[in-house]
Amino acid sequence: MAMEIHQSAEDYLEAILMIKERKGYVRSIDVANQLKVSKPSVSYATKRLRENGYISFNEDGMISLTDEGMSIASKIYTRHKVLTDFFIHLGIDEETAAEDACKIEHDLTEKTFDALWKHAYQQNLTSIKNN
Amino acid sequence: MAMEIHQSAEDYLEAILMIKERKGYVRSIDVANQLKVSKPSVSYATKRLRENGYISFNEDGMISLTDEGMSIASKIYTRHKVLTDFFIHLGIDEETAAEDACKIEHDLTEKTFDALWKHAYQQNLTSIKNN
DNA sequence: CATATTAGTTAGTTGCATCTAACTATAGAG
DNA sequence: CTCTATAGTTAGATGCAACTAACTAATATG
Repeated sequence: MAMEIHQSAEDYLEAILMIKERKGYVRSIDVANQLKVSKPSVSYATKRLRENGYISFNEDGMISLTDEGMSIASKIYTRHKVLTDFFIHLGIDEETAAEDACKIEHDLTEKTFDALWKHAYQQNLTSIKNN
Repeated sequence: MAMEIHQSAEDYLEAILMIKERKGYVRSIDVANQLKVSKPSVSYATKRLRENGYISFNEDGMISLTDEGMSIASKIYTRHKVLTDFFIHLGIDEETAAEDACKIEHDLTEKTFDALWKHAYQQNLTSIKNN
């Protein structure tokens, strides 16, 4: 277990969680549309994610996160939301904030992200408070 | 001009600037040691950087940044210093701060980095003030 | 001078993540 | 029932950026 998890794998897991929250189920094509990649890219990625125990497919082809997969997806998704809100708080427009959050959410160490989160909280960032 | 400049290209340019500042000259081997990559990797990267006008080699094999290359290198290096100082200000140890800065310095949009810089400045971050 | 060390290049391989093209399978519409 | 649209897979190619192995060239040491 605990293979090397790459940025792109985290992106897929996060996308799966977001789609699941939004529409209740997740198909490969939804992931392709969300991440703006081709169907074969999703096929390739989901194959690896399944082989490594992060997702599973049920009978009707829907994608589910395993506990392991959910743990990573929700970590990244939380980072995404916290960072986006922080940037918005700094005066950045919503779209740019989300875009930048997306790019750095994978890279920060636990330590640094936590410090940033705490710092943002102290800035009275209400939307973050409510997480 | 203005080809697609990749993260790794930025890393090489930044490393070249840092080495230049530290020891006054830059050889391929210094870049390899700094970035902890192999000599052929540096050879490959410098070839592309030279072809695209970001660096040049003088007679004795030393690497120089062109104006174009310096412009990118110093942008990234500034980001590196500002982000590192900001993280240290948040209580992160120096090593981790630098490590995290390294990872995200390439990704932030101009807008967001400037906002973050301004924010850090307002936190009375003296080391940043002096930049 | 001969040999060893250091710097750099070339050739060839690898792994990741993408792509297009072409296929299969399923479901819906006329 | 047939045809078409949608979803998914397979096969094969591409580009980037790394690697090792093996070479060349230049420098330094005994």
